[in-house]
Order: sequence, then C-alpha cells, then structure tokens
Amino acid sequence: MTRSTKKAAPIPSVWAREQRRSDQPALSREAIVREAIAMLDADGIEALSMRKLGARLNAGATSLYRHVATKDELMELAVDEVAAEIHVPPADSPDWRAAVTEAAGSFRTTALRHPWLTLVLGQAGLAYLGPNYMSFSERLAALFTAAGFPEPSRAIETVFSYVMGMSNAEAAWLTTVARSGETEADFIARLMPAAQRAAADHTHLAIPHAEVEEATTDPVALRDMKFAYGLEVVLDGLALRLPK
Amino acid sequence: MTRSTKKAAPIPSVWAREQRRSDQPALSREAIVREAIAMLDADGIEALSMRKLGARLNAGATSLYRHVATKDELMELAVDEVAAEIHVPPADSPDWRAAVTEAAGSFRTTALRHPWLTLVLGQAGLAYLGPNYMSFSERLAALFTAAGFPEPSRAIETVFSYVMGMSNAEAAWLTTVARSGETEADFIARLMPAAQRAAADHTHLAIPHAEVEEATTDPVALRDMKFAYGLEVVLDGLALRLPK
DNA sequence: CGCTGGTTGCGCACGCTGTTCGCATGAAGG
DNA sequence: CCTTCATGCGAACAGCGTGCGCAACCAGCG
Repeated sequence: MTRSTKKAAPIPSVWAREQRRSDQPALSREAIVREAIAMLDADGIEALSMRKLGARLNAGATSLYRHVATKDELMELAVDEVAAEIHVPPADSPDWRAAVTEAAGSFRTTALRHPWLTLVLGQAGLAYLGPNYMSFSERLAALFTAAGFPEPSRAIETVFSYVMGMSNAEAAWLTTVARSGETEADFIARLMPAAQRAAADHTHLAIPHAEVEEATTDPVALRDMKFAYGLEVVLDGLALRLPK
Repeated sequence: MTRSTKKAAPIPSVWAREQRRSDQPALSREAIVREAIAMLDADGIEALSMRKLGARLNAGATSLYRHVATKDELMELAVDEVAAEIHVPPADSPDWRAAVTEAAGSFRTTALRHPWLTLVLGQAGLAYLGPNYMSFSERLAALFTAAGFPEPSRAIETVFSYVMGMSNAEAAWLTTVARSGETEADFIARLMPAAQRAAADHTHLAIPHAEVEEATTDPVALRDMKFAYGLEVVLDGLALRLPK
C-alpha cells in the first residue's frame, strides 16, 4: 500500500491534500498491459474492467486512458504481448513436419495458458497487426515456404484453422472447469452420469469405456493425444500436396 | 405501434391507465428468441441488450425475464434455434466424403449467416445440450460411424475443429466488413495498399498477384475456394485412416 | 529564484448494461 | 363475486466504458 487514497475529506480543502507519491514506477503502458494480462489469466475475460485494473495499479480507472486509447486497444496490446510467447522453429529446420508440429503445439499451450486469447482473436478478425503477431505470421510463412509448398498461405490457413478451432474449444472447456473450482478429473467424474444419460437416447453418441476411463484419470494426456491426432491428420493431407 | 407506452403521466391516476392489449401474440419464449436472432444477425453481438430487445417486442426489458431466466440462457436458446438450420446428410449416403463436405458446408453457411454463432459457441464450451445441437452431433456421429471410422469421435473432432476455426475467422472478417459499410471487394481494395506496405518488411508475407486480383473481383468465390481446399486436406488425411 | 507550459493522475458525471423486487393488471376457476 | 395465478413493468441497484476539466507535478527558461 504505497499510496493511501482514502476519500477522507469530502470538503475540498487545500490542507487535507494527498501528496503525489512518485515512489513506484507510476503508470506506464507496459505495466498496464502486464497487469491486464495477469487479471485476464487469473479471472477470465469478463472479470477485467478498467476500474478493477486501475485499482490493482493503485490508480484511478480513468488514469489508464492517458496510456491507452480504449479498452479494445488494451486488448489488442495484450494479444500482441502474448503472441511473443509462441515459438516457431526457424525455416531451415530439417524436418518440416516436426517444425510445424512444434509451432502448432506452442500456439496451443499459449492459448491454454491465456484462455482469453482465442476469444479476442476471433472477435476482431484480421485487425491485429501488432509486431509480435506479424513476426509470428512471417515465421510461419517462412517455414511453409521452405517446406516447399507452392501456395504456403493455403497450407497455413488450413493448419491454423484446425489449431485455432481445437485450442478455442479446449480453452473454453478449461474455463468452464476452472469456474467449477474442481480439478478437471473430478469435474468430468461428476458430469459423466448426466452425459451418459443425455447420450442414452442418441445411439451413436455413446462414449467408449476406455475413453471414460482415461478422461477421469489423465484428462490432460487425453487432450494432448486428441490434439496430436487431428494435427497428424491435417499434416498427412498437406503432405500429399507437396511436390515430390 | 399496437401499444403506445408513453410515460405521459408521472402521477399515478386510475383514469390515465393503459389498457392491457391482448391483440398481438403477447410475449413468448419463441417470439423472444426469434427477435433476438434477428437483432443479432442485423447488428452484431454487442448490439443486443435486454432493453432494446424488449423495446422491439413492445415490452419492457424486465418482462422478458418471465420467459427467460437470464441473457446467457437466451443466447443458448438462440444458438440451439440456429443449430436447426445445419443440414447433415443421412448416414446411409453412398459417398461419405460428399456427405461430410455437405455437412461442413452447411455449418459454414449457417455460421456466416449468423456471425455471432461461433463466438457464443466458443465462449461456453460444451455446455450446450440443446435438442437441436444434440441431434446435429448425433447425425454427425452416425455419418462417421457409417463411413467406417473405428473411432468416429476423433475424426469428428478433427474436421469440426477445422470447420469451426475457419468459419470463426470468416465470420469475424465479415463482421469487420459489415461495420465498414462497404462491399467486401471495395473494403479489400481500400485496405490493400496498407496491407502491402505492412508486408513489405516481411519477405515471406507477400501476396501473390493472382490472389489480389481475385480478392478484389470475387472475394466470395475466393473464400469458398479456401474453405474447400482446407476441407479436402483434412478429408484426405482422414481417408488414410479408414480401414481398407 | 520564479514562471510557464506540458504531462500525468483523477473525481465527477453521463448513459448504458443485466438483473431483482414488489406492485398492478387481467384471466381463470370456484 | 371472490380468490388465485400468471404476466407485464416501473423503479432501483451495482457495475460498466469513457469524456471532461481541474489539480499536481516536472522541465526548461528567464
């Protein structure tokens, strides 16, 4: 509590005036974005408000607007900041499939670490031209070009759509789990009876016993496997289109 | 204007009392959901508020809560209503690839007709157990099972993730275009110089001339082609996993 | 040293949101 | 006619993003 901003005196008095404390780093765009990301990660996308964010920075809500034009702009900054965490192997990697798998996995783990990422990305389309996001795109393009694809952007859109769709669904699921306050396995175990009952009328929706087993013991591994499976499918399909 | 709800008299007078008009279908869950979908389609997801929705139905905002528990529930109802528009061919179709292509295309056109669909779907994970959505899942499962996939849910998740990711990106793009008030081709033509300039520093992001040409003349066909391309890739990859 | 101009923080206020509560109305059943 | 019940809704609450104008500070200059 470096600054005690009690509202104390409702009467405007020169004497009872708070001193401007210039001890801490004050307010900066970097600090604001960093704290916003922390709040988004911790409490989800709808828990972030300019007022709460200001409070966490020992500042008033409207002070933020000196460094950030609008809340939407703040979200764009947060997205671009987080985009820096995505690792894309260099274009001269010997094995393009391994390299793409690495990039896709890196995007996924980033999206799961920041479950709001895909939501914000989906809401604003291609309006994100932040430097980190552009360099991410650039590296992807280099990778697919080096792999020998005649139309790399087609291949990129295909694999990226899959990765995005899967990550988005997983992030939404993890958000639901987090809100329940239980572990993923416990949450699944609790919901399973209801799911079985709902699937009872629909012949083809039955869940195999083995999957129920794994979902309640190691749900993380199950999700990892599902993601890897679909990615292999997409890469197999793409490999067919590589000129020999 | 069947009911003129002027606030007229601030003094509660028995004489100046509005007659309860029971001429129109009044208020019903169906009517509310239908009108909500209309508003969502017309003005986007953030333009829908309970007050505006009530006004469109010649009703007060809080009256809606007699038929709908909360706004989130209303969105779930809207999603399920719209899910009925998705067409999935019967399981005994002779050509499974054609059938899946049809289903995927139907999902995409539905998602583009209601650009808020993927947003809502992504925000709430698997919490959607509406009857229409379940029957959609059931039909998909039947289709992939009949096609001969040993683990149909793997295949479904793969192709659905792709379709979802692609549709979401397209819907976001179309929303941006719609907000500009221009046609898609005009919008692209206007943004192209900026895009070229932004890509100038990034060697691998150059956009082929042919694509620029088509994007500014027939953007719809270009998007159709991109979607079809990626879908073929995924289906090729899946076909490799079909037991011969 | 004093003055001045620009930057930064912020209290206030506006219009909007989802939702709760309690009351008033009309229809239905006895 | 009286009672019960479902329905509509006005008022109110807490919260939101954000524009405005003032107060406090810092840098540079005379």
